[in-house]
Amino acid sequence: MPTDGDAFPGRGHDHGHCVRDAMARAESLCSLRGARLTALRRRVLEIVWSGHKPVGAYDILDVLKRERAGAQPPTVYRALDFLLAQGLIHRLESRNAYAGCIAPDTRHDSQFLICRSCATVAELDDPGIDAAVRGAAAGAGFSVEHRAVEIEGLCPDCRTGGDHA
Amino acid sequence: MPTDGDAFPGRGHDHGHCVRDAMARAESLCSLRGARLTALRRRVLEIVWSGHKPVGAYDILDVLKRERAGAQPPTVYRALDFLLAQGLIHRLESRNAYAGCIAPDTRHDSQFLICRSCATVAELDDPGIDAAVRGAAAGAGFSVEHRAVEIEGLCPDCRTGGDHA
DNA sequence: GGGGAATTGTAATGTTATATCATTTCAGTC
DNA sequence: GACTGAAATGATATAACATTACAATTCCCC
Ligand SMILES: [Zn+2]
Ligand SMILES: [Zn+2]
Ligand SMILES: [Zn+2]
Ligand SMILES: [Zn+2]
Repeated sequence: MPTDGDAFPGRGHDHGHCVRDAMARAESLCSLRGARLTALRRRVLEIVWSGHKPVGAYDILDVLKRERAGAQPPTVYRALDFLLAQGLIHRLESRNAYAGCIAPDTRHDSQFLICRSCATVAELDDPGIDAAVRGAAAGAGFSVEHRAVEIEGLCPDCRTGGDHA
Repeated sequence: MPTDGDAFPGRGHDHGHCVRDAMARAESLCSLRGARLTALRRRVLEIVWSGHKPVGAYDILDVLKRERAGAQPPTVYRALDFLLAQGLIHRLESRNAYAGCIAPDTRHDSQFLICRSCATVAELDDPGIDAAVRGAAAGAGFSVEHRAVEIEGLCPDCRTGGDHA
């Protein structure tokens, strides 16, 4: 009965659909909030969503530089700051990298499963983890503001297929 | 009935005792394992244990430079790698910094409560969090190798005392 | 189309971490 | 007590990640 197994995207899924969906949600959310999803910010979001692997700021910069003369680190970090503030992406602390949020409508700190072999990331919103964390913090007299839960290991594909680096 | 509240060190505790205890355990463990806790590594461990706040690699380097001419980044990072490998310290991913382990005898991934105001860190080993994480990962078909759980918020002291920056 | 805020451009710098090769130290051996 | 190979450290350079500061531009609202 367990084995939901839909947390990871799956090797041959229609990723174009992931991207279109993410972009459409972003447009709609920003429009609703009166936030300006400019061409630059939209493009950075697309780059983050180019796959289900964390993307580093300088990876984004490399892509941007091919498209806009004079892109610099602040160009990227400002766009990332906006996307983080709007909850459209998450920062993966253990990787110094960023990944698209799969449920940007409501603000949350998710949990992340990150594959050591292929880097694919699954975003979870597990109420059990959340409750356990809140309980432990309360027991210590600690008031929680932000949670970073990042689990490294092997994704379903890489467990079975061997370590296809 | 809850409120264990002993996770955080407490403002006026005997920190000399913390340090002496940590160093004695480190000596004993390394001796047992045939690992060489050299003068440099011992000193770096002491610096990490100078308080209950995360210490950055370059903070350590600053201290070392006053004591040894020619200390350089690799000097610090090699010592940190050794201490991490021996389980004597933990790396806090969300801070790019390091903290002494309170239970180095057995290898583990702890959970960390980090105060936004005073930076004090409490290390937890909460079986509930652990079980929740393992359960969620299993449900996704993911095999866990390393867990990073870092919770930011306000420690008991800073909640009551107001934000004494 | 003018004023003011938000966004982007541009240059420099700060912070964290690793690669590479030379040298020293140390335990075990002869 | 010198010899030797492995571990540890010294030393230089560079990579990777992120921020500060100020100028120029764009955009919204009037
Ligand atoms: Zn996809
Ligand atoms: Zn994988
Ligand atoms: Zn203490
Ligand atoms: Zn505090």
